[in-house]
Amino acid sequence: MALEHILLGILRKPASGYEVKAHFDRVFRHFWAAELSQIYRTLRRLEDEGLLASRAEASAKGPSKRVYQATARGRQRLRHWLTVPEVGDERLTYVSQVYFLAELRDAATTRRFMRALHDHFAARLAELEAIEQGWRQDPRYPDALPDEDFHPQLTLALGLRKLAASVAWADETLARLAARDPDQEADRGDAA
Amino acid sequence: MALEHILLGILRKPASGYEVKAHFDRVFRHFWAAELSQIYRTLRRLEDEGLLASRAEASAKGPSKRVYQATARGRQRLRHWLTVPEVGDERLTYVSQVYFLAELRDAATTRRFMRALHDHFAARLAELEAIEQGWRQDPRYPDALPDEDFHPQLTLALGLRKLAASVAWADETLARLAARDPDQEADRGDAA
DNA sequence: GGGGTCATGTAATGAGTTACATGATTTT
DNA sequence: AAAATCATGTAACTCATTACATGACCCC
Repeated sequence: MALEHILLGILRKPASGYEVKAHFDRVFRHFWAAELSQIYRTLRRLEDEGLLASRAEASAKGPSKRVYQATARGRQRLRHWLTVPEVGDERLTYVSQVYFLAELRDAATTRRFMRALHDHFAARLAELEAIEQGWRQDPRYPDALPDEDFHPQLTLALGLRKLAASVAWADETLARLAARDPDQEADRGDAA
Repeated sequence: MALEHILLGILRKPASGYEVKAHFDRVFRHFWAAELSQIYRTLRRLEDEGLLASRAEASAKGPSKRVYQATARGRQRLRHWLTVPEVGDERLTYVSQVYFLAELRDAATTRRFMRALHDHFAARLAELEAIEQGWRQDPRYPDALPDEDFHPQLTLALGLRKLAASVAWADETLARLAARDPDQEADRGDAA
């Protein structure tokens, strides 16, 4: 169960459920997603199990909030989870789609599909490159960073490599499709 | 809902639930996983919805089986699903682990973690390369393949690229970790 | 007769999403 | 006065896993 451990990781520093959700949307989004409703439920369960502690706290704006933080046992649990990598099966819907794409028997739609995939990967790659640009302001980037920043940087490096691979694959695939179907009508928006 | 559509894709040709499961374990495993119990349930639901039809059939060995096949509406549903790529959020547990790995404050365990990741990616890459070796026997490989094989080959090509990227990242990361922690005790099994 | 594989399912549980409900405070 | 943001939650549902239950047929 990854969500539970990610929460323990985030809550090494105190935060409310709402703030945790913002954290997900900002950084974890790139490799994990979570809805508020589930965050709240998991937070409470973790507190029941003694892995988190909470206190009510006034908010700068809006209603008062419940601020959670990992307990000693919570941090111990986190460290234990970090000892052996969890690489369960990925579930990539779009790969299944590509697998069956011949069923369309329609070169134009196939091409549109692949172009949409390409653009999606390229946009995500651009996002990560922008994040990297920000990090580069730090003269210690990347190998003189302190551990707390170095490890997150590793996840960025992996994302950059994998997305670059995906973009390259999509480019190559579009070229291969064009070679297989020479009399394509281009459909680049600028009409036939 | 990808499982439902993958089932419709597989069942362009008739097969029993058990045979579908074998298909998953052989080819879909690389980008989608499914348990037998869920396959059976989904199969029945799809039949209730008129997207699959089934008939009982004697088996060569073992008890009689229920053989499913996509109906015209089922194939129509499949084709519709193929028109726009579904790229939901990935959930990669190990990336979250890498993100928090500094929490261990233990260079040896961190190194072991990264080496295990490396070996996992390398093993999966080797699997895909073996599959590719088999395909290469076909003189039409890769660009003269008929559409039904060309599209599956595209998924193989993507897997190869992404796994190569992951292996390269793990290699680089191990080197960077070594550079950060010069007096490591190597722990390669051959003692200190 | 025991183990493997073929074959189909049910029940309980867990993980995650979507929809709904409520309300304060701040900005426009 | 309305919209955005801050803030917490419940309920219903869907998707998936794990454990269990059953039984035929084949080979050793």
